[in-house]
This record gives sequence, C-alpha cells and structure tokens, in this order.
Amino acid sequence: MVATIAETDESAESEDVIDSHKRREILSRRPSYRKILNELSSDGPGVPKIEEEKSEEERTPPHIATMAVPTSIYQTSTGQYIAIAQGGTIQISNPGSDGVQGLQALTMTNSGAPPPGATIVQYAAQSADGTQQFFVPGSQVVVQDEETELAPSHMAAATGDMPTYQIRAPTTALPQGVVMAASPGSLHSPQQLAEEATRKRELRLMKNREAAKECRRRKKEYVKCLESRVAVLEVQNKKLIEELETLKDICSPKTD
DNA sequence: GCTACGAAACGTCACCGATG
DNA sequence: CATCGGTGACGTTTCGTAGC
Repeated sequence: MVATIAETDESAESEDVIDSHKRREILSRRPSYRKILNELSSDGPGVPKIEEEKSEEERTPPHIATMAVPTSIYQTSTGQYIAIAQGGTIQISNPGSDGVQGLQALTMTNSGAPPPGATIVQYAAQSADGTQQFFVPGSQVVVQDEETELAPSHMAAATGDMPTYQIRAPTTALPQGVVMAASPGSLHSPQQLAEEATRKRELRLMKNREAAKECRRRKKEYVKCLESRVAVLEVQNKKLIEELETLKDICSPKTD
C-alpha cells in the first residue's frame, strides 16, 4: 500500500487494521478443496475423488470392537483401565461407564494421527529423561520403559517385543502444554477457571494444529489432481487437433 | 566447515460457514 | 447463538544445496 500522508503511530496502526480487513475482504472464501475436487471429478475423467477418510485405519470406525487387540492392560489406583494396543493406541476406560461409552483413546506421538472420533484425553510428551509419558485422569502417568523405547521399532516388530509401560505417580511438573482435565462442575477458584481456560486454549490449539496439517495435505492432493487433470486435458487436446487435421486432409484432398 | 538462500513444513491467528 | 471445523495469511523453523 502506498501512503503519501505522514502518519502518526496511531493512524499507522489503524491503517494496518484497515489493510488487514481489506485484504481479508478481497480474499473471497472458496469452498474446501474436497468440494472443489469432487466437483472436478464429477465432470471429468482422470481426477480421483478425495475420500472423506484417508487411511485404512481411518476408514475403520473407532469402535471398540474394531480397535486393535490390547497387548497390555493396566489398572490405575482409581480403578481406570488402560489398554495399550498395537499401533500405539492407549485406551482408557472407566469402570463405571458401560462399554464403548467409557472408552477414551490416546495416541502416541510417533504413531500417526488418532482415529477420527477418538477422544484424546491427554497429551503425550517426552519427559526430561527422554521417556514418553501419558497423563491420565487420576493424576497418574503412563511411562514407556526406557529399554524398550530405545529399541528401534523395526527391531521390536521383528522380535515381537512390545514396548512396556509403567504406571507411576508423576515425579515432575506437567510438561509445557499439558493441562490436566478438570470436571466442569468442580471449577470454583479464579485459578481453576484460569486453568480451565488454558486447557481449552491448549485443546483448541492442538485441534487447529491437526486441522492445519490435514488442510495442507488436502491442498497438496488438490494441486496434484489439478496437475494430472491438466495433463489429461493436454493429451485430449492434442488428439483432437490431430483428428481435426486428418479430417481436413480427407475433406480437402490435394489437387495437383 | 560456514554462510546464504529457497523450499517445505509448521504453528498460530482470524475469519467464515455449517450445525445443533 | 454458541461451537466447531476448514482454510487463508503470516511468521517461524527445518532442511537441503550451492557458493566460498
């Protein structure tokens, strides 16, 4: 933007705000990549549809009956069951709840995206000693044993070794970004309210982080599909031009 | 080895539309 | 109307590469 009038700091600031708003107004909102791509795919060949769910495990509903068979089951002192399944999913179930409803899933940071619909109840992080910890309700911590964690995953797969975990009382303060969940009804003091607000913010940021990743992935896929569509159309165009030339030759044979 | 640079990936904010 | 997910924009980080 070209400003020829001398501005005070305040006006410059408001100018920035106006700029920002103008810019955003100019940028018309477009439908999602999925919508655009599916529209493209409906009116032309060679453009695959973007599926609602991508990976194999994502296509599988996060239902307890379809989840991986747990390889380790622990019970905390508060009576909660923690099942660590192959693939790194940690399932937490409350003994008081019935079946699926009480099941919550944690996914280890190195095991890919959590299945859709799974409730991520806490945050996976590395503690100061390098072990992975999972904070579960009841102020306890699931800690991956160092020996198994140090072994490469392909070795574990080859030998059949599964990582082992311990349930410990937390020995250190929560790592950055970890806020213990609190039941809404138990919030009274300003500090608790602040913690709840922080927890909500962290949750929002975490979800947005994942959403941004997914959005970028879709965008890349969208661009790839557009490129492949361009290639297909170029081939079609070339063929049509050749066909036209052939027909021209047939209709107007050379006379000499 | 060090530095500069560009590309890719990422995290966050702001906004919008859909939905309950 | 509150909430949530999707996405553009922007700044930052990470990584590979060329030039020195």
